[in-house]
Amino acid sequence: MIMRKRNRPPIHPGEIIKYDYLEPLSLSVTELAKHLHTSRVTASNIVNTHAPVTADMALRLAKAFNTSAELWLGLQKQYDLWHAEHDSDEWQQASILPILSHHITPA
Amino acid sequence: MIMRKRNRPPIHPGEIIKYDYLEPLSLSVTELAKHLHTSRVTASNIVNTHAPVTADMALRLAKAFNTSAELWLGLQKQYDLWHAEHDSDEWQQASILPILSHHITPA
DNA sequence: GCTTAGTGCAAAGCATAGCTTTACACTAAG
DNA sequence: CTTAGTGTAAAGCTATGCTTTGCACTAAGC
Repeated sequence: MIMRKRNRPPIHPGEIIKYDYLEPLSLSVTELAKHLHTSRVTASNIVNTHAPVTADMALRLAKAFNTSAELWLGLQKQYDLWHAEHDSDEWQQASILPILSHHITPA
Repeated sequence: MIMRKRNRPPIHPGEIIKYDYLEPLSLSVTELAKHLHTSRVTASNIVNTHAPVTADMALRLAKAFNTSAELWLGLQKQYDLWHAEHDSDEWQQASILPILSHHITPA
């Protein structure tokens, strides 16, 4: 499987919601919140990429937009991965080496 | 894309670690923990499916086992989704309906 | 037998995440 | 001006994810 390394942050699921669903459907954030049975603040935070799409929320989005929950959580996963790799303490990751066959600690 | 609904919980990434990596490599949980620069308890919890593979941990596993972080986080994602769908308050999800074209609240 | 390495698991502490309600200031439309 | 919608902040709450410590168990070595 070809895996090209991203040099830019993957899109946040909130952007998809905004541009691919809310705008075409001329659906407001407030209406979205009601539909998802969540608070307006939470809906707004997701749409504005300030809050993540959790597994639970992915299921709700899937029902609301008749899509798959995998889609939404997959987008979030890519987003999380990228930021975990870039925003965090990089020294930590750098110090992890591949485990080879000679992993046994030589006494 | 064919999407078959699972009737059983997806495998936890910890099981993959255990059977596909630790055992073949005869690598101990303690050694794994050291390699990942995490505590033995955390490593044990993951291997025994009691703790999730986070984005950060997925990156470490990827480095250690020379795999992709997407693999590990993807497994976790499937696991989370399934449990969010089954373990939780199902009434909540059931009440969410597809947003149709006539989403405008009729006054 | 005894010791040593490894194990799972529980407990406690701590920081962060994710959600809630409330509130405020802003825009756009009637 | 009023009304609906908005973004964002603040505070509170619960749940997560990680840590260290501790304990009881197993298996392997002598």
